[in-house]
Amino acid sequence: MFTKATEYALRATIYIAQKGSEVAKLGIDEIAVAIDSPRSFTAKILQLLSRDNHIISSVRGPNGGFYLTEKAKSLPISCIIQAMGEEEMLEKCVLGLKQCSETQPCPMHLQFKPIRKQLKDMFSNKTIREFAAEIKDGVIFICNR
Amino acid sequence: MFTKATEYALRATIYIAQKGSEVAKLGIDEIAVAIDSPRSFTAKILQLLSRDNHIISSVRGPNGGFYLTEKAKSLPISCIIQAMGEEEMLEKCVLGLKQCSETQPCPMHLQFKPIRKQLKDMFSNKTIREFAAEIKDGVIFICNR
DNA sequence: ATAATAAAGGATAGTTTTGCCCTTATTTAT
DNA sequence: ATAAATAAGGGCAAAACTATCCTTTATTAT
Repeated sequence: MFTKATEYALRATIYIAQKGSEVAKLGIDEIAVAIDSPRSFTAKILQLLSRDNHIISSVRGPNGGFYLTEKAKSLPISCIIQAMGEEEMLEKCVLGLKQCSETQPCPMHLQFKPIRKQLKDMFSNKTIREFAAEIKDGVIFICNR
Repeated sequence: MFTKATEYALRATIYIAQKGSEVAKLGIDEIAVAIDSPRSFTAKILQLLSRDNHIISSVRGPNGGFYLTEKAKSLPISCIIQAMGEEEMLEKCVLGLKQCSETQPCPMHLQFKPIRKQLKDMFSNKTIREFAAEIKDGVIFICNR
């Protein structure tokens, strides 16, 4: 569904939103272990999400690390998908046809239409905070510890 | 959603099912132009679908080409996805977590569950014939000619 | 000030996917 | 039989994606 990079981006962001805060930032080592992702690759992704997209906040030096502001936690999950450059996934024709549209639909267009809508709703109506919160509610998990 | 290879596989198969027959086989050149795909790459894919998976039939030599038997047209679209090795797409955790399951769901698991079901239904309940047929019914298209 | 810590950034390597070319094998038509 | 047509198949190149390593910069604590 998503690339590895986007999967790591989603996992890392949700994990940081849940476990971190401005006064308890999380280091890249902890994050990578927790979400089971390659350390340096994940670092690059977090860099992108903080430098270019301001979804994640970061501070260097001792006691530095990553965290999300309360404002950032209110962003919809689709922001992360967008930041990773995969927003077209939610628009693209299932068969990859450029010309596919409402007026010139591919054979799967109609069938897929309601599914696409639900996908879009799921990603744009739910915030990072909401997905992070679910982890705390007992059963739901995201990490290794 | 799918890889390029699978997109081409789906487009080519649906196109062949619609335009070809045992007595009017389609050549790789026509197919590639019609579905707007790279010729040789598409040839490899058709080879895979015919040699290993018996979804497409092929004959060499003059008047040779590709076609689908009536039996093959009755196969569900999921057969093509499976043949291309992407069947896990319909099972995999959205966040790519190996441990994600009903009893240990990731934060997106519950939200995504009904969507996954609809995707699975769409691909396993509709046949190649049905998708090919829709093309003929006026509006719906798949090709460049 | 200095040293230690942790992210930022650059370079590069490995892997997979996508795409192309050329030769070979098979079938048909003459 | 021979030639022509057409898929099969091998090899390789380009691009994208994934991953690692090392150096630099910023921050904090002493």
